[in-house]
Amino acid sequence: MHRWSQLFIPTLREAPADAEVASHKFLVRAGYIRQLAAGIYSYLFLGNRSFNKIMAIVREEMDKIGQEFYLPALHPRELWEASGRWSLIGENMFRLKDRKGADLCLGFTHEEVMTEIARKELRSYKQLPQIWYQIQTKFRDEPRPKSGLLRVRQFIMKDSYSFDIDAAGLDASYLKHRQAYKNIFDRCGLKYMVIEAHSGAMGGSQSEEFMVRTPAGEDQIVSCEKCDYAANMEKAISRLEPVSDLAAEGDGKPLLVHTPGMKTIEEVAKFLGVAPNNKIKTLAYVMEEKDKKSGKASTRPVIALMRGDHQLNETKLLTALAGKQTRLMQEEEIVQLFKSPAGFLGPLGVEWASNTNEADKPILLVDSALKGRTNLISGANKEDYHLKNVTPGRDFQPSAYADLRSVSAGEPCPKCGAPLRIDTAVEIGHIFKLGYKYSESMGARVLDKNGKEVIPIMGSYGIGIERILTAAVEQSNDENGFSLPLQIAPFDIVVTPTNVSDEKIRSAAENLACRLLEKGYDVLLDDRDERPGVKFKDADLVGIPFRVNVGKKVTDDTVEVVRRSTREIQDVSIAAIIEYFEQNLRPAR
RNA sequence: CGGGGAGUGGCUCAGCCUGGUAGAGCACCUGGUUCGGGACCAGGGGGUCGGAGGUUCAAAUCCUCUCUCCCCGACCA
Repeated sequence: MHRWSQLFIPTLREAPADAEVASHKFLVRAGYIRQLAAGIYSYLFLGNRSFNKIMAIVREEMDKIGQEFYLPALHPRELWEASGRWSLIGENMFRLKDRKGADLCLGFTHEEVMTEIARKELRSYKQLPQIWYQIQTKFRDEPRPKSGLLRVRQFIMKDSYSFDIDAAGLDASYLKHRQAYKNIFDRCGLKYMVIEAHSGAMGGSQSEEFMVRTPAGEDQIVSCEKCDYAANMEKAISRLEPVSDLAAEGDGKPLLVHTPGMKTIEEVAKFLGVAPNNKIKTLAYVMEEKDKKSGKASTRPVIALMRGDHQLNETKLLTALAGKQTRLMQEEEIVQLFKSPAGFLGPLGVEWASNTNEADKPILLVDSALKGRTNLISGANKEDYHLKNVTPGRDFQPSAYADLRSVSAGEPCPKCGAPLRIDTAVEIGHIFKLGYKYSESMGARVLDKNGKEVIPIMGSYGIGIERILTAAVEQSNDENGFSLPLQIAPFDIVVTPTNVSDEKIRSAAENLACRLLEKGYDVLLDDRDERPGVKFKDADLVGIPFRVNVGKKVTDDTVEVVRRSTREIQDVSIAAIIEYFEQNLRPAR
């Protein structure tokens, strides 16, 4: 029997001054966690119990599709050099040296270790498919840990990796995970969304994220108010409302107009009496490339054209450039390329690469929203001048058209046309088809049916354990604390005798708690010699879903059952209490 | 890394401007009265004022350096 009086549950009346988001404040106040350093937390009794319940659910569902491993947290440098990520990851990786001076790192993730095992051990297609998972600590030296457990430097992650002989196999492994994840998050009692995700510049064909809406989140997600369309900002698209082109002026060819001092889209549009969507926005970036052989760094201009009222999404730009990093162009570089100061830039008068692979010439990427438009206004590459009658494809040739635009709230859903909404959310899980990235670079090979050597195809799938608890708290808090879903709460029921010095009350509570315990419920008996108000406040704070108040009504053989989530109070006779929970609690577990 | 804020008892904070050797509330310990939504009375314990250096007869307070934490931004396989 867990007796509150003997336990360490350090609840606080006030939140620590440095806590900002609800889950951080309440998890500290409720005695679940304590901070040790920036982004590093100790999990105390209640927190640990909750995490154990979450991990038990994850294990049960993962065991249906895969096998659990336990892997090292310390990795040798060589392992990470094999995949190329020792230098790629940079400062986000915790690195250390052993006594001999050899370089090690703390496990940032486990693709490398898993692939190393696969490389050494997998020989034949007959051994495939494999799904291996682990629930372990990851270390990331985040530049800015924040929001309590939401962004930390040490955290528990369930990650799994699938190895298949071909793409069809990967599809199957991916779908197995998708289903397992739904089972897990459903059982954890979370309201979540599955959204299309940007799969990263490093290959990967399909990717979805499991997101929980909360203002505490760091990600922006786009979803449809009517249908099931949902995607993250880097991936989201929308239908465009039709816009009207301007009529051609003069002979219809690009026409120079004087626009003194008009630099912004708004200024020019207003000055010329046109809508911003008739304007071309010209954004200048620089792509920095390294020659693979010589190692020499070189730069190459990348110009992105957007509709005047649209925003460029830099991740989409990155995708359009096959993962090559860009930075904004400096003023001197702009003048060098365009012979004009910023504010009057446009696509005419510069010789562009005919496609994105053609070297040496600047790349001109044009957002798809400009495709088919005519008689637009662009900068003239001449101070204080713009051009009218600019028509893409006629007056200039893009290197490529691409989707570069960030979706805005209210735009029509690409599937059904209903308005899209944008919310902040927390990512609790991510599944994606990795492809051959690690198996190829690290040299994993198996023989297929024909005795031919093939590279196994991989998938990678993660769940943030702490984020499940955090998201649950974010979803269910009120002014008194939070209310955890039954499945992940540290206890099912707290039994609260209102006065332990009243022998009748004390023994009735004791008795009742024992009976519930025997039935297999997780029961916490609040046997502290405290006033009722203190106990009620604490019980509300720590989020246990059910509370049984044992008070004066014991003389009538009656107790009260209080549901934390709804505040609903019900009198139940002591004789019927087991029956009550068998009906109201058991089915939810 | 850029910008902003904060380090004073376990927690929340006052004191700092204008130097004189540390306070409040909560928490904790003892005794008593209480006992259905964070009780009351009496007594008590606990702080090298983040650290180092400097100025001064004297530094929580002024100056310099440094460490840590939080927030915004950048970043985020």
